[in-house]
Amino acid sequence: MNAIEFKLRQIIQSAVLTAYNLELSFDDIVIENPKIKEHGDYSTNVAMQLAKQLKNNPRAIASSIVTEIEKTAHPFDKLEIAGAGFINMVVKLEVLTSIIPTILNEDEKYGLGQTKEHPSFNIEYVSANPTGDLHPGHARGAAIGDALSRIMKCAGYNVSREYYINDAGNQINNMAKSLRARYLQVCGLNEEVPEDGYHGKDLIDIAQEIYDINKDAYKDLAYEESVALFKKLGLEAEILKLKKDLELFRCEFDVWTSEQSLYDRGLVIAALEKLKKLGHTYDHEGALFLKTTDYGDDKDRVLVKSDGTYTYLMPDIAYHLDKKERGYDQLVNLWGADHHGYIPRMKAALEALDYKSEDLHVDIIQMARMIKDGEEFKLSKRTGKAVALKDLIDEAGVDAVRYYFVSKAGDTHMDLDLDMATSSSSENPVYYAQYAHARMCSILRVESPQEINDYSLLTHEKERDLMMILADYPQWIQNSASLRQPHLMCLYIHKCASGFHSFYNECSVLKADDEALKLQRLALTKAVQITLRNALELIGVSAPEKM
RNA sequence: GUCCUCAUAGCUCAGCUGGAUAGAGCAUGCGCCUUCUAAGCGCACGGUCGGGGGUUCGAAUCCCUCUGAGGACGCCA
Repeated sequence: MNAIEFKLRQIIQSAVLTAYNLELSFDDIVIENPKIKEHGDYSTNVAMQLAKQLKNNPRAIASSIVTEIEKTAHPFDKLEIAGAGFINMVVKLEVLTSIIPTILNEDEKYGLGQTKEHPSFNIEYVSANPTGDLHPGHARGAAIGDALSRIMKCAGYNVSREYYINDAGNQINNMAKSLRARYLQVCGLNEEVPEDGYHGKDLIDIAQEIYDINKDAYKDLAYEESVALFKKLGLEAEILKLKKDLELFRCEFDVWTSEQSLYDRGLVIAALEKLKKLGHTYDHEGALFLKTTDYGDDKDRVLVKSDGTYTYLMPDIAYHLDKKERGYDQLVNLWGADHHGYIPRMKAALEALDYKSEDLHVDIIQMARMIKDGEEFKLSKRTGKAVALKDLIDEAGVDAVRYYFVSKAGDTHMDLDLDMATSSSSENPVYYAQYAHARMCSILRVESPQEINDYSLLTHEKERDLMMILADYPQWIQNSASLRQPHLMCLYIHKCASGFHSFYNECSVLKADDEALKLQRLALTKAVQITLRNALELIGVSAPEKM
């Protein structure tokens, strides 16, 4: 809660205590910003909540609470009982203006929450297979995951960002075979990409690069040797490309974990042995099953196939075990919707390994359906028709793409009109916020704010609105982080920008009626600029000083 | 068939722990630049919150059910 709401809760808490000898916890006191101006700056519904418990009607309770508050030295200009029993509050101006010096002092630190070392969070996101370009579906997860990480860090959480590289398994062999075919094609040989291989253009490019460097040196290798080589070359190229694309998209990771390294370090065998030892596995028709049904899954899952190889699940279990053993308390995974059926078995596996399934949070990122020319545009790395994230960035820019994806909750189905997203930029909502920031900067370029301690002239309705929004910023960060809903930050950004545009239109800063008012508005403008800039930073969108 | 996620304005989406008259953007219509950036502001138009029950002072929000959309149900990854 913000500083003002904190104070209001204290006041209400003590009033209820005096009036009814009842101790309310802070969490039970709801303070809201009414949508309607006449309902004051803040309102609370405590009286209605207490009605049942006190066996009295809400308005009577509200009246007693107001009477108690009025006996004290309170910060209100007006207290009013309305509707079914709301208490509406209009706070004194100095309560609102106190936020300005706070922001100017804290500057880039405004909004930072108290550091919470525990629990520690591991946020795993994107984790796209290194078999082709990132497509817009990944971009949605990338934008949301990165913004969530930034927001949680800012809110004070201990966060580590992680990418799981699936560099072992069949899909990689398919990639290797496909790349090999492409290379041989470049060498002028008549070689077909396997039916179930990857047909994307990106492999042609990589094959060409390999050819440019090595010419046809790898042309006559024996099949096995050749596939192994192209597996290595392909992985190097694909992972490098992934890292570059993600960097371009301003997504950072603290840890990259390779699936292959789990095997190399013996972690897969270790995880398997642990499951066996704890008695959660059994043999059936030559395969080894994990009894996930013991923990709520609808059927048991194969860990080791009858041919002796592992299923995808096995290294993934080892990976999650590894994350827990590296000391993270809470594991957050951002998975595509096509993996949601996978959640029960992963949670079951954690339980089987004596960890709590509640410590694994899988947030599903729904598919982003691409629309082009009014028709759905299917994305497939294999058909080669996919729009790459890089194409999207080239067309629309990182800021616009990130804002677009972060501004919508991850769990809703979403349509992205490629024509719209890549068309004339002024239609894009991100510019609304950036433009507000640029406007502030252009004022602040003309005249710098001075240190003042009197803000008593900021009485305009738009000024009050703006200060309320500014005071609310830390709370939005906390909500956004604890609910793991980064799109709330976009709502805040829009609110903040809108508040400023509106103020800008009605209140002249540099040409204010008198010098004192000008200085106060300059300070307010600086405070908004700081807040908006900080907020944009949290979703990885730039705050330009000129546009 | 079983399970998961969703369904809010013409379109794309918000709606924070249940609150007062459900909000933005785009689209449409009308105003506002001799004044700090008009990528803006103001006003208007537009919704049985998919249908039906229930819970309660009060439901878009919670529960049940039906319908519809997408997804998952492999000894693929």
